[in-house]
This record gives sequence, C-alpha cells and structure tokens, in this order.
Amino acid sequence: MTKAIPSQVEEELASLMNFGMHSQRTEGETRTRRRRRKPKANGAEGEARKRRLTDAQVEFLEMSFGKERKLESGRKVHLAGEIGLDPKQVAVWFQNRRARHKNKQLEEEYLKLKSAHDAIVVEKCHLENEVLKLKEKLSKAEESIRKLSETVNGACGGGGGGSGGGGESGGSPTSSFSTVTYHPLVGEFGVDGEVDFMYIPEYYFSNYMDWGNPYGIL
DNA sequence: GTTGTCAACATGACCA
DNA sequence: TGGTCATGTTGACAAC
Repeated sequence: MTKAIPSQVEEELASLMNFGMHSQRTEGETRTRRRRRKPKANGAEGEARKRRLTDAQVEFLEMSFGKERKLESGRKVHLAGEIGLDPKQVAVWFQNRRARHKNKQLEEEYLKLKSAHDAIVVEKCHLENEVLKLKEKLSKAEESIRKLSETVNGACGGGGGGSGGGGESGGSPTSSFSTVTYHPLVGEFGVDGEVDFMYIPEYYFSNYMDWGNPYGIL
C-alpha cells in the first residue's frame, strides 16, 4: 500500500507534473501569484499517483532526523542511496519534517502558556475573593467603630471633639467614614502624631530612598 | 462526502 | 548564482 515510487518513475512523473508550471514571470512583475498545478494528463496509470514512503524508509529518515535535523548535500545523497529514494525526495521529506517539528513545538509551547495562563486566572480569582472577604471584614470593623464612636459622642454631649465639623447637629456621624482622608484609627483615639507616623507604609520609605538616591548608589 | 495526513511543489529570503 | 530554508499550498490517499 505504501510502496515507494522508483526514482526514475518519480522523475518522469515530476517532469510530467511540472509541465508548463514553472514560474513564467514577466519582465515587469515584481510578485508572482501562486498558480494551480496542471492536472495530471496520465491519471490512468497507477504508478503516476503519489505514494507514501514505506514504514522502513520513514523509520530510517526519522532516525537520521533525530540525529541531525539539517541535511548536508553528501548526507542527502547517502541517505537516498540507503533507502532507495531520490535525493530530492529526501530533501523534501526533511523540509516537511522540520515544518512538522516546528508545528509540534509551537503547539506544545502554546499548551504550556495556556496552562500557565489558566493557573494565573485561578490565582487571580482566589485573590479577588480574598479581597472581597477583607473588604467585608473592614466594612464590619468600620461599622462597629462607628457605633462605638456614636456611643462615646453621645456620652460627651455630642458637641465636643474639638474637630471643626464635629459639632454640627445635622451632620451625619457616618459621613466622615465615607471620605478618603479621614482615618478612624487616627482620628478617634487621640494618638494622632504617633499613629500618623506609624501608618506610613514601608514602600513610602523605599520610594523616598529611591528619590533621594536616584542613581541607586548606597 | 468530509476530514486529516503527508509527499510534492511554489515562492521568497538568505547565504556562501 | 545555486543551494537551502521557511512557509504556505496542492493533490493523493486513507479513515470515518
């Protein structure tokens, strides 16, 4: 079934198949369009059809390809002689084999990247869930602080506090929490100075160090 | 009949 | 300038 076509027959066939099919680029053409191959005129002959290489030939070529993917001229002739193929067939086989190899590598690389991407997406999902939980925790904490603040303010008559807006009778106590600038832990417990300093995130220092030392010299 | 595989081919780019 | 390579296409063939 997979009988190879003898080289001479193959060459004759090739010459028949290529009849009138070589590039006929005119003088002014910069690019030629790919032309369809002329249908075979000798379709009746069984040997004129394209045949697959035998298993033994393919195995031999695979072994050779495994050793070296490039094909020097001498090696090509030698290989062709070993398995009874035309050197051109060997060259074609190597070209196609390299293309298949590259496709396979690309596919494997794609699968690896896809797998990594999927893992990152899952991780992102977990982190987002974590953020939601933490936000919920923070919200509850702020709520209990707000309630505590109301209790303290109620006990003190609600007018003190010393802050500018604190004495407004119509002002909502919760409004201060909705603002970005107000920090409950600082404003409520009267340790402003120290806590203010303590709440400067570490990266602020590192950033400051970077600014102070723009050339990275320590 | 459709689809996948593969040998063969076409073509442009590159190099010695 | 010829050989080789990468890439894309074609057509034969097998499997379904």
